[in-house]
Amino acid sequence: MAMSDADTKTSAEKPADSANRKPHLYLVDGSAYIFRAYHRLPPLTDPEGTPVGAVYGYTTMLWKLAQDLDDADGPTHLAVILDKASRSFRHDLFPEYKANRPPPPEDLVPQFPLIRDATRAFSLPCIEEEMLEADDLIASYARAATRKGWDVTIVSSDKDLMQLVGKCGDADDGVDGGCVDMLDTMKNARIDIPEVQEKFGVLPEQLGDVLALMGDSVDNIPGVRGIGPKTASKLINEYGTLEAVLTAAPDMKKSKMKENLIEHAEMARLSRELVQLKEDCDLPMELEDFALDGIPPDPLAAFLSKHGFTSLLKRLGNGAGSPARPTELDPAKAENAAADAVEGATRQPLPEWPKIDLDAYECVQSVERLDAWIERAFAAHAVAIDTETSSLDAMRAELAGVSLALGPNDACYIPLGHGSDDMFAEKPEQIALDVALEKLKPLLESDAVLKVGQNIKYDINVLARHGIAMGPVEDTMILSFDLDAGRGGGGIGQAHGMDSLAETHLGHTTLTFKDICGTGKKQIPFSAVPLDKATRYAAEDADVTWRLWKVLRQRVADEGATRIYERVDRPLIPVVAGMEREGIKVDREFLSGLSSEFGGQIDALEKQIHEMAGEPFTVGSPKQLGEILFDKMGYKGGKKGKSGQYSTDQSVLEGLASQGVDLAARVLDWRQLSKLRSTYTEALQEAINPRTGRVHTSYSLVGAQTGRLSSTDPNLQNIPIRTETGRRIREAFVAEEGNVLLAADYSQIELRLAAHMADVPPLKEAFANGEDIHARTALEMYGEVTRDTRAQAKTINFAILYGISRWGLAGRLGTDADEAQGMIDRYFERFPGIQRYIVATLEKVRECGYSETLFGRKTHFRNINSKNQAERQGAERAAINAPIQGTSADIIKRAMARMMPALRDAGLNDVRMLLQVHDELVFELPEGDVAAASPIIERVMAEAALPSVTLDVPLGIDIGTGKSWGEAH
DNA sequence: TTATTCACG
DNA sequence: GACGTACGTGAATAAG
Repeated sequence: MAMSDADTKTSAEKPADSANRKPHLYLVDGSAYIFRAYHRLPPLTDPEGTPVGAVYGYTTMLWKLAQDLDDADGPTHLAVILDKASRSFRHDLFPEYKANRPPPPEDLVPQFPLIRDATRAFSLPCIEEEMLEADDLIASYARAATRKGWDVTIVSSDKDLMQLVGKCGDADDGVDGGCVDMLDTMKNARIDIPEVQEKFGVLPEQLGDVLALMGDSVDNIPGVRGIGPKTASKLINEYGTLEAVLTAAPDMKKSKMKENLIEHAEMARLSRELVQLKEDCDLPMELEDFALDGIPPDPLAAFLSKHGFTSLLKRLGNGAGSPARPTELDPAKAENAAADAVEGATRQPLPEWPKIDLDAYECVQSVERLDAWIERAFAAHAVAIDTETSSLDAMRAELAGVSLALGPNDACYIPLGHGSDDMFAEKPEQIALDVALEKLKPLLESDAVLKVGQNIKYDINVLARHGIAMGPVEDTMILSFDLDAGRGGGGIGQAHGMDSLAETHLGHTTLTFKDICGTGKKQIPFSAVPLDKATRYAAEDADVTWRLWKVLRQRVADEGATRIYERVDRPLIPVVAGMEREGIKVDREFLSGLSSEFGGQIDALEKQIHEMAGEPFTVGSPKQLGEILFDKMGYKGGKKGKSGQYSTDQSVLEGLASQGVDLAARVLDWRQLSKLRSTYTEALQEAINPRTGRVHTSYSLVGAQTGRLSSTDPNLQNIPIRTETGRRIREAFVAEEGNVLLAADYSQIELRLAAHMADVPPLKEAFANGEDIHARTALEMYGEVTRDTRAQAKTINFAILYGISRWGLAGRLGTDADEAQGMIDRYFERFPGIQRYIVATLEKVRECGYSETLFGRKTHFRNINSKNQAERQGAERAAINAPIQGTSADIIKRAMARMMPALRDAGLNDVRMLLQVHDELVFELPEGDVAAASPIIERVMAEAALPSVTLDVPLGIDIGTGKSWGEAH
């Protein structure tokens, strides 16, 4: 029996061939799964408020397995194996076994019993035994099954279980032995012998020895000190077995490793016993009892319904007739809908929605039908909208059509620019662009109707170019970001994209743009897509957006994200949209002049470099450069990274240059100039919009996990300033005739916030008195301020903001780790608040999984409890930094949202805000307005935290003006 | 596509 | 001497 989207067959309809298949047992490692699901999925709660995120993940996994039933490789038998929460025989071997494992997170605990409920709901057997761990039961069942000639798949990614991969039954009784493999459902990857070899460098049967040598900090398996996976696998490969390694140890050449091997030999043997899987457990249930004989839908439906897993429930297809269209809204009810829409979604569990039906959408091709949709949208007081265009650049895109959604499957597409590309013999029937927009304008501008979009800033800007000032708006992408920043996991940048949101929150796979328009050379513009296809794609997007809005809006209310969403991020949407539309003037001739100048110097340098190297090569190739410097010319200091390539980055080349290697110095110059030319002087010219003559960046409001904005196409947040040559590029950013640019930046805002948040009285005092903060730090730490101590103090101050490590600091200061540690100790001694802040922040993040800014913005850290030390420490440093960087981002965002109204109130209507560079705002304004505008800009920025947060330190603002951005600094 | 390098706060 | 060495970004380039 298989479950599909369409229906659920009963066991009577079971396909005949599956009965005759070679038995294939799936053993699901349930306990391990839910820990992973917990960290990967949003913290959903069911209608009763019980956390069910991990249970949901578990349920979808079982669902997928059940769907594979008819596959040649799918299960014929299946059992879930769980850890019984108690001691195992390993504790008798080693009392400390698993001793330092942290308790499970609070909101995971109530989910454990639900895992059993879920398993029962699927009518699947669930095995757990006192004194045995799930791994041992799995090993024992795997052996029993393979001996009978069954194939076995272990559903897990636990490395201990990888010992079993490839094991085959001994083919006794004339039966062909079955084999074992593993399935990682999260990565959707099969793990067989090659995968184990790739991960550990040894065969599965040798894995136990490797694991014993390397130990495991999470399970508290001691292993041998100083030996990790790399060394362990090397040793096992060299000597074959653990015993052989230990025997050979006394004859190895003198090293720390030899000593450790000798000293910890017994620990290694103990570890070997601990990682050994017990394959001869008594089996509480017979293998035959695991036979899958169809999954009765009723208990499953009851379970899904109880926990509000509505999308799965729909897919179960319980046959209830669902109307493709809702009936017209009752006008009396519509009266209240505005309030509901503004309040955001329902307070009750979400209504049961029909599954997405691409055939339910309407293609609107007449004015009458458009009028009908507009009327209903007014009545609904909320509409999801999506514009389809010819480009990702809102400032250049041509409108192809608009889609609207008013409810589940209640969506339409209004084609407006199709067929203009010669793809059709004749243009399809569609409403004229200007007529349609004229009709839509009152709706899109109505204060009484919320416009909901996925990245709606884009649609705002496209429509703004057609004279429509869309508002008020909501954005599902930003809702998702404010709830789940940092939880995106694998996919970078796409974490809050519609496709992945639809997948996670609606269990729905959307049509992708690629599906519709193709990719690469074969890609066609959206306006060339036939209307039936275009309608399905475009209206689906609006439908999905509408549903996501309901789901996410509810969560925002439940999870305390309202403050950051309503007070910081949502108000910013139209503001940033406006900044993007303004753009900034760039002097093309100036840039082109710089380009030629740089080009000449680059050519000259290249000649010199080739001469010094004695051969021509590609200077821009780190690979070739490394080979020239370290292989051919034999300079010392070549370090190869994991790719086996020499590093030739700035620090390496500077090291060589300081030893008098001219070649390195020339390459550094070459790199600087060619970077400046390709990234800035060349690319910026191309970025000038031919229509406006200005450069329009695109800001992402979900680009940085800490809540900062990011800037792309082009990135205007990394225009050079640190070097004199680079700084010249800023001269190209200019004001229009009669205007000037005004740059206002927060001075030392992150240090000020650190002083406030960590409560450091001497630093707060220094800021209050307007002192030089690094000098004050030097005074506190060394008792005197010299150029040297101030420079060191400055380095340490920044190190603190980034989450300090003695090695990192040592590298920056050019000392060794011990000395750096001494300085850190002294810093903490002088500023104990900083240490308390770090400890408290980490404690909170370890427990909750996220950090928070002063304004309640959450950033999640999935790796904070990782057993990989490097990963974990990276997460710790990021977690220390995020509240500070994030609070700074919140503050400038608040300033931005208030800026234009404040200027307007003062009668300054010609001041335009153009750019944001994290702690700086750039304005363009008539020269005559500078005196009046400066104090307002300064006040809005300085008071941006108020009234929500009152800081113990003042926020200092520096303001400069000039004809160019360079001059304004 | 991935790795490397380097521009910014 | 296991990982890798300060946080957060985006873009260009070489090379697989």
